[in-house]
Amino acid sequence: MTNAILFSQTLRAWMDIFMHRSMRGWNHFAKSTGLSMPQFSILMQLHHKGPCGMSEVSNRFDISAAAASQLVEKLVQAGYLDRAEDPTDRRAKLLTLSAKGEKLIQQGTEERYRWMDDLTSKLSAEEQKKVVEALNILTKAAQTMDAKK
Amino acid sequence: MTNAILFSQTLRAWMDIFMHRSMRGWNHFAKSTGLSMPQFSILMQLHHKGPCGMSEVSNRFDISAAAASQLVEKLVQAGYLDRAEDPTDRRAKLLTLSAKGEKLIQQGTEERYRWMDDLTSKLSAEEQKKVVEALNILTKAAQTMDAKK
DNA sequence: GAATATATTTCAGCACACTTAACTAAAAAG
DNA sequence: CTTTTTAGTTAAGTGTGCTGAAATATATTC
Repeated sequence: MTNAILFSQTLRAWMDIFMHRSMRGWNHFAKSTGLSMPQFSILMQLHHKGPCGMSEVSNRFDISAAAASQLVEKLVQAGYLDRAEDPTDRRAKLLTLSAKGEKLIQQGTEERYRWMDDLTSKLSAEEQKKVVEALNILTKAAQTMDAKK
Repeated sequence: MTNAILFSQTLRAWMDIFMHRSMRGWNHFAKSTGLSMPQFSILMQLHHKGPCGMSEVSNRFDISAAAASQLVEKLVQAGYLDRAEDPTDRRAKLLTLSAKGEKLIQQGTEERYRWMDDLTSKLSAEEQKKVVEALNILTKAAQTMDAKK
């Protein structure tokens, strides 16, 4: 019982810190690129889940098809996104990150990663090893969880 | 060398998944409460760093004092924030989360936590132990890092 | 093949975040 | 005590995200 509570507290403490950090980081980064957060989020989402159609964008962000279309239009104009016709359904579009878009996200990740890197560089070798192991466990669990849906 | 690369990959993989998840989660939650993301972020920030003045809000979010004032005004109107006069400087205001605001953030954290809880509940006891240990290491490191600034 | 459904775009209009500029009031500096 | 700096508010105007409605083009259904 005490273990479960400890576990829960640990999780919360870490999530609190980490989320706050990373959200502020992304916000700042998006602003520095001249993109709005909604625009940036679409790039992030495409990076994370791979190419998709318009309707999927509007679904995932809970916005109307019109809104999705307009946001994507701007990203295409800016050269971050490629919008091609879906060969299997000529009504639908296929959205993919362009090289420029991919680069942007990677750069953002890089900066965010640096904070974690700073953080972990101060740990002992043994601590680092433990952290790696734990994060691997979590990552795998998250992936299998996502895969099931 | 291989170790460092492995470490870096592990960190990235986890951050990628975790950030995507939590950002989408907060976005969705904020929307469900009727608050905009900028408004919500201010509440988050107050929760995370404690009470502060107007100028600090505008600094932390890189927005003008006017913008901060307007956002805070809405949050005060909605009852999420208390805005009192700073007793030591009558020009300044002291912003604190109200009970309602605190509750909101906690509720959001709760929902976000549930995902991690689902994730970790599938781990073995031994894995859970490792995860707790590692997250404790990271949390402490982050706290001492923040404290130094 | 005609009727209906689906994927997307375009347009008009509203809401909101944000900025600059002008203003009030209190503190600090001289 | 006057001047200047600092903290915050208010107002007018801009840009953007968003929605609903109308339009287009392709796919499905009967």
